[in-house]
Amino acid sequence: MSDEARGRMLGALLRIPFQAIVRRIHAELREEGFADLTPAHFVVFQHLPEGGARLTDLADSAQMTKQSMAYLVDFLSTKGYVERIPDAKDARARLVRLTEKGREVESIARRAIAALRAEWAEVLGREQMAAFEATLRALVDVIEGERERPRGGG
Amino acid sequence: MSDEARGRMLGALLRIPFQAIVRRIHAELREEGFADLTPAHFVVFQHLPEGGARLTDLADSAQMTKQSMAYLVDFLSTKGYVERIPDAKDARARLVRLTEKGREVESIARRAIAALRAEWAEVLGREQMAAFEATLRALVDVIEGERERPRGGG
DNA sequence: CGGAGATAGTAAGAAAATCTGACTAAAAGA
DNA sequence: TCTTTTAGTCAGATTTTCTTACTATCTCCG
Repeated sequence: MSDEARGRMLGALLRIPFQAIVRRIHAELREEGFADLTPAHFVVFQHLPEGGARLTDLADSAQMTKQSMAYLVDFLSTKGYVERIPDAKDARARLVRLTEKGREVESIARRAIAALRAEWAEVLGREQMAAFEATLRALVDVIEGERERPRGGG
Repeated sequence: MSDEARGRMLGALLRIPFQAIVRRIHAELREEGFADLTPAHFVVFQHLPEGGARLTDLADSAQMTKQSMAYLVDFLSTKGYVERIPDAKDARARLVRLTEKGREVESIARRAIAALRAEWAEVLGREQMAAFEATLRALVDVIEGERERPRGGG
C-alpha cells in the first residue's frame, strides 16, 4: 500500500472503486456507440429485473420519485432501450422492459465490469479478490437486512 | 451469505455499501440541524484538503465543470460552511476553505462513517474488516495510478 | 521588459433533471 | 356498491448542470 490511500475514510475507499466502474462502463458504452447514455440512466438498468418492472417499483428501489423515474424511462423509451408493455395483472400499470438494444447495453456493461474485475484480480490475486467479494456480499446482506427492519428496533 | 447478494455484479456490490454511508451521513447531518446539505454538497467536503483548495482543482478532482463546482461552493459559502480567501500565490485565484461550521459538518460525517464502520466490523469481525479495508486501499492505489498514467500506455 | 498564449474565475442564459401538487383510471376492500 | 388506495400522467416551478463568452492575471520566451 502506498501513501495515496492512507488516511482515507471508508466512504472514499468505497466511492473511488465504485466510480471507477461507472467511468469504465460509461467509456465502453461511448466507444460502442451508445453515447447518449449517462450514469443517470444506469440506475434504470441496475434496478430493472429480468422480466421487467413497474414504474412505481423502479422508482422505489432507486429511491426517487416516480415522476423522476418516468423522466428517465421516457428518455430510454424514446431512444429504444426500453419498452412499455401492458401489465396483464393490473390495467393501471405497465411493465418497463429492456428491448434488444437495451440488452445489448446490459451486456456491454457486464463485460466492462468483468474486465475491470479481472484487472483488479490480477493485482490482488485470486484469493484476495474472492475474499473481497465475499465481504462485500456479506455487507450488502447486512445493509439490506437493516433497510427492511430499520435499526433501533428492539 | 444469503441469497440477497448472490448473482450481483461488482458494481452493485460496491454501490450499495457506498450509498449506505451516504445515507447515514445525510441522516446524521439532518438530525444535527444541517438539513440544508444534500449528498451533492458532500463532494465539496470530500475533495477539500486541509488548507483549502482552488475552485479549478476542486472541480478537477470531483470531475465536474468549474461552473458546477462554483454553484455548489456559492451555496456552501452563502450558508457559511466554506469561505473564499485570496490565494497569496496567485491573484486570479481564491482558496476555498472550511469555516468552523464546515469543520463541524466534517466531524459529524467522520463520526457517522466511524459508527457504520463499527457496525460492520461487529458483523465481519476485526480481522475480515481489516483485510477488507486493506484491499480497498490497494484498489484505490491501482485506480489512482491508472488515472495518472492512463491505460494502454505501452 | 513586453507580447503571446495559457489559466483562474465569473457572467449570462440555455438545457437538463428533479420536485410538488393535482388529476384520471383502475384496483382493493369493506 | 361505495370508499379508499394505488399506478401513472400532466403541468409547472425549481434546481442543477452545461455552453459560450468574457476579464484579470500569470507564464513563457524572445
